[in-house]
Amino acid sequence: MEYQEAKDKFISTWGSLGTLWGINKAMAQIQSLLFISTKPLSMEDIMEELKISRGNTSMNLRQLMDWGIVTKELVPGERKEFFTTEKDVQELARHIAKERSRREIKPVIKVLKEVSSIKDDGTVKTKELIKQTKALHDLAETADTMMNKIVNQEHNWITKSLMKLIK
Amino acid sequence: MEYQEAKDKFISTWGSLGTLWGINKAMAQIQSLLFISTKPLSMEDIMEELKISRGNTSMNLRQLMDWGIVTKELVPGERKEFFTTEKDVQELARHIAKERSRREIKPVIKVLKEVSSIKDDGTVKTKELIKQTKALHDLAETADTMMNKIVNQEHNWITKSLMKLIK
DNA sequence: ATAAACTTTCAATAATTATTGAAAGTTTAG
DNA sequence: CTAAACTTTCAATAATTATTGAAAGTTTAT
Repeated sequence: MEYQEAKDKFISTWGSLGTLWGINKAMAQIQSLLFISTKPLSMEDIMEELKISRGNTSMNLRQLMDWGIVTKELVPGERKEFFTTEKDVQELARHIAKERSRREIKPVIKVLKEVSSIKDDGTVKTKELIKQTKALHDLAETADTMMNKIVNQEHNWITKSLMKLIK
Repeated sequence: MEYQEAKDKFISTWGSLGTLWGINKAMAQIQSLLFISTKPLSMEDIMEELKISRGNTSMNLRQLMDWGIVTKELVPGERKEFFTTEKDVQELARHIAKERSRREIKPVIKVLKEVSSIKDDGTVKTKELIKQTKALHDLAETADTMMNKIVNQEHNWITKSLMKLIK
C-alpha cells in the first residue's frame, strides 16, 4: 500500500468512525487530515483535499474548535488562517471524553436521577421504574466517573496499572 | 412527577441517547419500554405505547434480538409472541460493549493496523502517517481491551477495585 | 385443507441531517 | 478610506436514514 492509498483509507475509516464519538463525517475527516499532516493547513488546503465546500469546511472547523481539538495557527506573513489538531492521542482522547461527558452523558444522568426519584406510590410498575432507572443511573454515573478519571491520568501509569489489575 | 410523566421522560431520554451506543431511536425506545415493563410485551403493546407502525416494530425488535439484548418469550396459551429485554444493567452493558466492539471498533483497529504498517519510504509525510496511525492503533486497542475486560467482570469486584485504584 | 391470527418484508414516503454556494461580514494592506 | 483577501452565515438543495402500510409469508387451530 502506497502513501496516498493509506492516507485515503485512514481518512475515510476514521471519518466513518465519527459516529462513535458523536461527530459527523466531515468533522471527523477534517480532524483526520490535520492529524496526519506535517504542517498546519488552510481552509483552501482542506477544501481541496477533501473536496468539500468552503461553507462546510468553515462550519466544521468551527465545531472542531468548539470541541477543543483543533486550533487556529497564525503563520507569519500569511493573511489566511491555518489550522492544527491536537497531535497527542492521549490528549485528544481526554478532550473528546470530557466533551461527550458534558454534552451527552451528564444530562442523561440528570434525567435518570429525576426519574428514579419520583415518589413511590406503592404500585408494582412504579417500583419497577424506580428500581430500573436507579440501576441505570448508578451504572451511568460510575462509568462516567471512571472514564473521566482514566482519561485524565498519565498514559503509562494508567495502562500499566489497569492491565496488571485486570489480567 | 407522576408515573406516566416519569415513564415518558425516561423513554424519550434513553431513546435519544441511542446514538451514544450506536442504535436508532425506535430501537432504543423499544428497549427502554421493555426495560421498565413488569411483564413481557407483545408487538401490539409496543406499537400502541410508542405509536409506531407494525413494520417498524418488527424490524427494530429483530435488530434488538440481533444485538442479544431482547428475547422472545413464549406465553402459554397465547398465540402471539412476547418480548423481554435483559433486565440486569451489568449484563446489558456487557452485551452492548461486546457488540459495539465487534461491529465497529475491531474493524477500525484492523484498518489502523494496515495503514500503520505501510512501508516507510523515508519521506516526512509517510513517517508522520505511520507514527500517528500507530499511536491511534495502540490507543484504540488498549481502550477496546480494557472495555471488554472491565465489562466482563463481576460488578462489585470491578467497581471497588477500580475506584480504589483511581481515587 | 383452510381460514384466522399473527409476523415479516419491502417499495414508497417522510423526516432528518449534511452540504452547497453565493451574499454578507470582517480584517488588513496600501 | 476603500479595495482586496479572506471567513462566516444561511436559505436552498441533496443525501441519508427512518417509518409506514399493505402485500406476502408463516404458523396454528379446527
